[in-house]
Amino acid sequence: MIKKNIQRIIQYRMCLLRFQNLGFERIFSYTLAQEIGVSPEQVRKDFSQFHLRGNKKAGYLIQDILDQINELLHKEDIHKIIMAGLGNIGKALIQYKGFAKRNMQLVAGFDINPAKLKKNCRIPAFHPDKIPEVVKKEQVRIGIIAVPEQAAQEVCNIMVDAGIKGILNFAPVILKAPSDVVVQNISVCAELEALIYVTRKNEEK
Amino acid sequence: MIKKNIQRIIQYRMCLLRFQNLGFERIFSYTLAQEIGVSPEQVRKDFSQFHLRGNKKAGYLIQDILDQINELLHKEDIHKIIMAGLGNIGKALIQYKGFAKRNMQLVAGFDINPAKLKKNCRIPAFHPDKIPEVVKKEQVRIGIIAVPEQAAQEVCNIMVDAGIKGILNFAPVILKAPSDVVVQNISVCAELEALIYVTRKNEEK
DNA sequence: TAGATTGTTAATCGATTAACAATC
DNA sequence: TAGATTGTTAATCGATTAACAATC
Repeated sequence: MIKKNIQRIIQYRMCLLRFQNLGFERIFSYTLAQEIGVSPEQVRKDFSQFHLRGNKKAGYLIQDILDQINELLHKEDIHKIIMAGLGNIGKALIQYKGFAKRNMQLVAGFDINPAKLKKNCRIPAFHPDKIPEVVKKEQVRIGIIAVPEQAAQEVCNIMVDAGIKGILNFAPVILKAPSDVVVQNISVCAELEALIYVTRKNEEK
Repeated sequence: MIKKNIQRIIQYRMCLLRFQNLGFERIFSYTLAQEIGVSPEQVRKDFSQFHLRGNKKAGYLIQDILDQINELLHKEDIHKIIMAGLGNIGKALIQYKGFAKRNMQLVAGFDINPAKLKKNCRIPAFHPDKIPEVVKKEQVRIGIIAVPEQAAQEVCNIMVDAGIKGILNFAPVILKAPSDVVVQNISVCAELEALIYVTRKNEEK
């Protein structure tokens, strides 16, 4: 399970970048907290845990905190990612421009029908058999699984054997992977079902 | 914040359906736990909190538990959903077949350029101005935001004013909404950044 | 019956919040 | 200086885990 404090650090970063673009040089825990929707104590606690220091009275120097968060998140490197499944979600992610900005790079797509990916897409597409080859050659650590439910575990196994250490899984299955491989799930359906539940519950009050 | 126990209930449901399809009639907390990756005590505690009862020695009757979870999640109704933003993610979700199976229905898409949605898609597309009209007419409670960052808060405001009570937000911004509106965020980039962080950290060990 | 499993109560753990001293 | 803000320690809260009685 990924700790909540690092997830918030990632949010703080996003928010600090926005404030910096607006011309701010410094920020208070109070302001940042409000923007993210947490308490100022939470911000200070999180910063403290990652040794991000500010100035009493003068708050936090945005550039300074950003530099340190970037180091924490290894933003100095470009992180290569592979993508299994070139259906709706797969293609949408490949077209997404935001990865490059954040120093992440989709290096290849895989599908049992690699022709799904048209030539105009900037990344090459292969059959899943080629995953080990590409992972080794490109030194990839992170993989995205966006294949149909039935194929997800098999693709996961291939990725794990190839040396992938982190998997973002869009398939609606809980994947089995060794403990040194981190699996994170995204399920749009599950999120919607949870939303439906809580909104209905709120109405009852 | 959506409680973790209800998120697990949604996972249990998915898993129970799979076991049922495989021909099982009963299941033990131990089996279900293993499948989801939690402890059997967790399963029993969750079930207990939602008054899902089993049989000592004989475990849980799958059909019975499913019926009750379905009632909890209001699966007897069809839940209408609108979708703002017809870019990569928006279009991918519209093409996704899984919603209908789960009694969820995308009723309309919105974009400042509604022509983005080709005719062959089964749902109508409008300008965001029309959100209030559609929400009222169709009695929609849930909205998805998949517009660019800069437009997200504005679309959120329109949805909230129109009466939307739950929002699934794909834009990389924390939306401001009144406390009776539940906002759930999905950020592929943030998830990948978190994965990169933890996998790097694991390596250091 | 003996063994296995549930369901609940108590204990533990971790994360959030409160309090407050330090200090700019 | 006085006031505001950080950073840390202590207190609280909630969620998970352990223990175990009930019972099929």
